[in-house]
Amino acid sequence: MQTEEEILKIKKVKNTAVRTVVLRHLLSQEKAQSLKDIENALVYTDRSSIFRTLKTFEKKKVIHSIEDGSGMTKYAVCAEGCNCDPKDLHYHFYCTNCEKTFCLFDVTIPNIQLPNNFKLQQANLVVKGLCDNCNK
Amino acid sequence: MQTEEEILKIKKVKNTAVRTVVLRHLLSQEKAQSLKDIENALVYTDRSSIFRTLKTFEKKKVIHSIEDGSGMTKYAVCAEGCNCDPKDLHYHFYCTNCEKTFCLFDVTIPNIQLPNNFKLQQANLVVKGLCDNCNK
DNA sequence: TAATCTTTGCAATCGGGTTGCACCAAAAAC
DNA sequence: GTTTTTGGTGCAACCCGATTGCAAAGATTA
Ligand SMILES: [Mn+2]
Ligand SMILES: [Mn+2]
Ligand SMILES: [Zn+2]
Ligand SMILES: [Zn+2]
Repeated sequence: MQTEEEILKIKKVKNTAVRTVVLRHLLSQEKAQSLKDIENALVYTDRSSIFRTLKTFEKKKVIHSIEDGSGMTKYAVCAEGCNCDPKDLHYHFYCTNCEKTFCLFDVTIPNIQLPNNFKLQQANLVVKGLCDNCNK
Repeated sequence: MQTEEEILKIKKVKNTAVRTVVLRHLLSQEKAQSLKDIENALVYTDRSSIFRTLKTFEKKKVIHSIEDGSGMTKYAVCAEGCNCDPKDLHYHFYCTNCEKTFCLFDVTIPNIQLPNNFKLQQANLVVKGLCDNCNK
């Protein structure tokens, strides 16, 4: 596992106090975090600073965003070597019981066959159901 | 192609003026429509009436909603016989150029393999890229 | 040091979505 | 056929997540 500093260095994002603490928080959570989640966790950091940090991180591919249908965009740290292009595609799982959203890095995505002459760029693939913890 | 009246009858939704015109509009469009889209098209119908109509339609499975990441929920008429359960799953395509979102009914969805003990209930699968019209 | 660029915090704003309420029309009860 | 009940509609207000303008603080460069 890389440290915050290493990740920021690799992704060419200048290290600042807010960025370090936001990234550290994201790394410490198993579920993808919304702006509100982060705001609640980092009570001394302003929402707009967190927001802009997330935008910066996303542009520099430190994190990726997930639209899970909850109405709040969620963010998760990219896997090592991720470039956020089709080869990095993975499902996201939203548990309808515990309401956690997380990346399913270990599930391979079948090749997506598109109609003739369509070009795949990215995808937002959210699978919903019960996670192992809640499916008992 | 079924008429609005037939669809509403089959799905057990009472036919009203607003419902007929909203459904007719949805049927007439090739791309999935946002609340705003419909509002702009039906200038004499109130937004909240359209909104409540969409909610009713969704509950009664006349339409399904799509989170394409644009920030606005889109709606499309369900295919005949659709029950909005896993067997009715299909990809949605969002063209990053013309910004149309639509159902890919003809592309079969590969079986989604989840980790042990996860249970699939639904999914929101949005594929992004260039549609055939824009990929030239 | 002085000038310049970037980051941060605060407050205000935007916009999609949602709701309370009064009115009205259709359906049900009488 | 008239009254009562139920449900749909329009209007205005509101909620809340996201976004932005601006000035202060901090970092970088000349
Ligand atoms: Mn992910
Ligand atoms: Mn669809
Ligand atoms: Zn769960
Ligand atoms: Zn297109």
